[in-house]
Formats: sequence, structure tokens, C-alpha cells
Amino acid sequence: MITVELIEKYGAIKKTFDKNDLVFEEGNLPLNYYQIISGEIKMSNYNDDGREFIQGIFYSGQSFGEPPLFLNQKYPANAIAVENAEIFILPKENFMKLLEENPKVSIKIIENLAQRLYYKSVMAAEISTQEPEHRVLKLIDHGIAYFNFQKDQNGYLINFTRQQIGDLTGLRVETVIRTIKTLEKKGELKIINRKVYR
Amino acid sequence: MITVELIEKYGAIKKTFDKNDLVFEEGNLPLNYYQIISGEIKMSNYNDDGREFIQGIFYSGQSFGEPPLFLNQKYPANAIAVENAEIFILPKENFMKLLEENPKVSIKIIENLAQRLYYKSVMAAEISTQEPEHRVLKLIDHGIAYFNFQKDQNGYLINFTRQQIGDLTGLRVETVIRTIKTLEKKGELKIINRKVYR
DNA sequence: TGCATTTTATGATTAAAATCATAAAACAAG
DNA sequence: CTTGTTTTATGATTTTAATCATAAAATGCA
Repeated sequence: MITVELIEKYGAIKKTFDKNDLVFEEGNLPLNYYQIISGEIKMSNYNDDGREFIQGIFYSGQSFGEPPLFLNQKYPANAIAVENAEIFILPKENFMKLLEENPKVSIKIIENLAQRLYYKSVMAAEISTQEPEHRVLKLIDHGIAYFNFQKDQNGYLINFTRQQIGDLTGLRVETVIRTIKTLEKKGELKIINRKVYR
Repeated sequence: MITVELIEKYGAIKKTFDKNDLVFEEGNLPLNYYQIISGEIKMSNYNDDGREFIQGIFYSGQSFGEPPLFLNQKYPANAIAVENAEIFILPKENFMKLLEENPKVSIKIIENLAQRLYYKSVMAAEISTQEPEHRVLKLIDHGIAYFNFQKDQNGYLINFTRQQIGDLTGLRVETVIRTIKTLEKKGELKIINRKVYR
């Protein structure tokens, strides 16, 4: 998103996070802009009985957690490292200064927020009105376009666990397992030693 | 929100829409920036068996439909006038020119997108993991802060129909009616001749 | 290499919201 | 004022995904 040169010029520091480390926590006020150098970060909520909902998964080069930063509101979700990660951390004031002095970065931020809003619009409609098969397929097809799924001779490898698919679509893991099997029977996707291809 | 002076300077035209008129349709490519002068617009989807999901409701002064405009993607939902409305329509090229030449407007757009992303994050988590009472209350409390609910001696008047609440939370109208009654019994809200107060 | 944990899997049962049916009250339009 | 439509309401029934229980396979790591 923001080039290494520019973000470092404004005083960003690099920080490493181990797997399962918390980057920030639901309810806290935002102090920084975060941009992933390497690794994988998920943003998620837990309801009262511990059930998780994954808001999104972010990869190298992507930023996350900006909306509350712009609004001075508390984080609505947690950010957790799914695997070891290295992240640029830029204090809010420096970030705002960077934006002011580099109007083109604003456009990048807008495009990024627009992309995420688009994803949320599509998935919100899916989750609230569509049945499991439709939801899972939509998530997978979105993932092919916007998450970093790799294509090989079997098609696109959907490298999410059944649990992750459930946490992204609001379904329980058993339902996802059964749904994926049904979708395979219908020829919508392939299962090759437990991995899902589309 | 772009000032009347500025938006007109860049060639926006005013257009009126009657109740139930379509402003744009799901699947079409965006050509314009839209900003409401007066009236009320809803963005919503219909699933295969006609069930509606309302993405958001927008009021005077607010803009809508920008994400696909920035991304050159098809609209993921329809925009429909809930009541007679007047809207500024600014062609994409003019809008982009306006943004380039007025960097402060970019910040406004960012804040607006951030706000909508925040709402979607909160509601997505609600819809996928919370039970009806929790969902309905969350929507109402969000509405008090961000939709234009009026306060009187009974509290905030939630001027949504039960059907609208259902379409915003992914619940059926009968479920909303029963849920609201339960919430009243629990003292979370008031029902005064069928109107809901909080 | 062995052991603990995670992931995938499947069957049986349950619970909760959707669906179906029906109607009264409120509101809007002519 | 009358009539048609929308909104709110309630009871009975059904459906579907969640839950519960259990286990094999795969993976991670000490």
C-alpha cells in the first residue's frame, strides 16, 4: 500500500509478532497505522459463548484497522497473527501527516477501503439470506479473486481450513464439512486428499 | 459530504426520484457519484426467492454507491428511493477531477467509507454469531448514533418498520415482532402504540 | 520418533427461527 | 368515507443448521 521508502521516511518502525500474538484488541482506542511486511493477520470477534467471527484475513503488503483510526472509535474486533508476521507500525500523527503531504496516498487508502466495503457488502447479503452452499461458494469465489489462492493443475487451491470457512461465513464447522462434500458431489469443486480445489 | 457550491462547480445536476424509483441497479457499472439533497435512499439485495437484505439506509447530505465507482466494479446491490428524493448526480470524470483538485474532500470520503465499514463490521459479527435479541438491540443502538432517530419524552423513536429491522438484521418479520415484544418485557425498550422507543 | 493438537469426518438429536396461516389495526389514496 | 394496502400480531408446524458425541487422519513439535 504505502511504499517502504515513504512509510519509513515518516518514522514507521518494524515489529515482529509470533503466531497467535495479539496486534490490537477489541475495545481499545487506535494509536497506529498497521501495514504487513510479511505473514498473515486475521481480524475477528468472539461472541459471549466464545464463537468466533472472522472479519477478514490480511496478507503481506496490506494494511488493516484503519476505520477506527480515522473515526477515533474503539476497535470493533481483535487483530491476531495467524502465523509469524512482521508489521510496519506508524503512529497516528505521523500517518496523518503523511496523508496530508501525499494526497495520492489518500486515493490508495480510499481504494483499499472501497475494496473491503465491497467484500463486506457481498458477504453480509450472503450470510443473512443465502443457504450454506451459496455462502461457501461465494466466499471461495471471492477468495480466488482477492485472497492469495494459488492455481495448479487441479484448479485454485482454497487454503482455508473448514473452520476458517465457517468463521468467515457464520456456519459451524460440521456444516461446512457437509456442505463442501455436497458441493463436490454437484461438481462445483474438487476434494483431493482433503484439500479443496475450485 | 461535498458542499453544494463545490459539487455544482464541477457540474453536478439535480435529479428527483419518486418513491420506489430505482437510482441504480445491481450488476450495472457505476457512472456517477450520488449525494442526497433530500429524501431517503436504501441499498438492498434480493436473493433467489425474493428475500431482501438492506445494506444501508441513507439520508439527506449523505453519499452512496462510491465503492464500486472507485473499483470499476459492478454494483453489488440496488439503490431505491424509500420516499421522494432529490439527488446530486456527478459524472465519474468530474468527480475524480474534483477529488484531485481538492485533497481535503478525499479525507471526507475516507471518513465516510470508514464509518460505513465500521457499521458493516459490527453488523456482520452480529448477524453471524448473535441471537435475535442481541442483533436487534445492536441495530437499534447503532441507529440511535448514526441514523437520524429523534428523541422525545419516551426516549429515542426507532422509526423503522419491523420489516426493515428484519431486512437489516437477516431476521424474518415475525421473529422481529416477537423479539421486540420480549425486549419490551425485559425492559430494554418501550412499545407505545406500536412504535418502538429506546 | 512419539505424543499432543488440530483438522476432517459422520451419525443422531435438538433447538430455534422460518414458514404457514390467518386476522386485526393502522394508514394511504381516491 | 370507503377501500385497498401495509404493518403489526399470534398460534401451529416444519425445516434446517446447530449441537452433541465420537473418532480417524493429519500435522506440529519436543
